[in-house]
Amino acid sequence: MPKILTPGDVIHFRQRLCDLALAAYAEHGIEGLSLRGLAAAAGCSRTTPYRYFKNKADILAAVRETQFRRLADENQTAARNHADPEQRLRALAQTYVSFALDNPEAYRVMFSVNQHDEQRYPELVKQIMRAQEPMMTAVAEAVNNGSAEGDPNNIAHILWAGLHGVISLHLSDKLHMGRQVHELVQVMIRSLSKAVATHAPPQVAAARILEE
Amino acid sequence: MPKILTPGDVIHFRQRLCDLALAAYAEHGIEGLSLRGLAAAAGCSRTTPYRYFKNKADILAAVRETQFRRLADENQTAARNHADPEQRLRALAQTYVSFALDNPEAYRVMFSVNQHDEQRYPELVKQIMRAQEPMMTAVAEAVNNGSAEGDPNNIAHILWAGLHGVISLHLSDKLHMGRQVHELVQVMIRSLSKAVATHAPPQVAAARILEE
DNA sequence: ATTTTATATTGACGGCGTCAATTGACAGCG
DNA sequence: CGCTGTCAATTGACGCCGTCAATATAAAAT
Repeated sequence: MPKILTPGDVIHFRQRLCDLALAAYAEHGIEGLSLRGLAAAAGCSRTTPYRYFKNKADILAAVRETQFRRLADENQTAARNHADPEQRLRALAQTYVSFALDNPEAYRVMFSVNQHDEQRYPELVKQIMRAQEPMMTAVAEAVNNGSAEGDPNNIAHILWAGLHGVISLHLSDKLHMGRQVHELVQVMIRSLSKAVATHAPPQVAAARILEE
Repeated sequence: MPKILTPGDVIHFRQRLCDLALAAYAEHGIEGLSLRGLAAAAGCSRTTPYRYFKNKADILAAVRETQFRRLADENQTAARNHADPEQRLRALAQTYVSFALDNPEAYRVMFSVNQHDEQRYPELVKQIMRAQEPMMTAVAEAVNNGSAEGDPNNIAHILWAGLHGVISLHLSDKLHMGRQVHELVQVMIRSLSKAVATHAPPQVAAARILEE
């Protein structure tokens, strides 16, 4: 065993433990996620993780951070492919839904309602904000160019909440629709788009842009 | 100590334990909810609850059942006060939001994303359906009388998901808006109402009714 | 009064999170 | 090369936890 831990080693071990934690959570649920089992899966002793994390809550926070970073990356990539704010919003919505449905356990961990102040984990907060940012600016641009109207912050939150609501109900098994969730998601997207879109026909919207 | 437990005794003890469980959950979170602590709070021995519940998961299910029953009752009461489907829908939405924001811990327990098949608790499933029912029929009536259009099931789920999304994000501390949640909820309600409402002006809607 | 039976309690087991004390191995120095 | 200081990793221990088996207790039935 080496003596000095390079920063790379630390990051690597932390990441490895986060991955194992998510896998264990996916397999046995939150109750079946134990530090001891995690250590066993990592092939180290029970207390070794304590050199890399303060405690169990810290590990969970790191897992959430990891997954929010992944979501943020995917959102960023999706946003880059669409210059038009409206198209970008649709792409972002699609990305979000796919992320959630393709990684349900990750999504569960990210939004599990545990009242632990997550403000106490600044890096986690940063990644959460980073994940939101593409949607926020897309909405702001859509409002600016007249294709949507209302308070950008409210609109962005409404869109997010709409998607999250469907996904969350689905993941907590309240909807009883199998793959049909996708259909419901599309209905939600269409509904909120319609509600948020400018009332005036497109030409008028274009004219509004020229006015400024 | 009596020998024969009347059904009333059983129900009473079960209810008492559910209340204590919810209180403990509210105070110390899900991690701080222990069967032993619960028994201590109830003033009985550690294993006495096992005569009334199969195990810890059973108790949590009973707590959820209790709270869903409460919500169902409130929804039913609210629905009775409004004959007009649209007004009734608004009242139901308001009731739902108030229930969630006034009893955040209850709401958390009810929708915590734990993949334990809750299908295994038929009475819980029944109360969940009972809580949904007023909204479902109100939507169905609104569609029938022409003030809304679309698949009633989809519409009801969309409305529910919209409210749940805002509340859920708020309760998982992702929104960072204090009392302003209410404003966001109103925006959500207005948005979904607009999206779901019939496009044609009211007279036309009335005419449509007459056509049938 | 004695037996039966439903209820409550205690004992015990393995697993958990976590801290303190201990071991082990490498780095730098002579 | 061998010593020594230092950091990483392990083991030991403590008090919790959920749960089952065995036991005690007290009311009901006889």
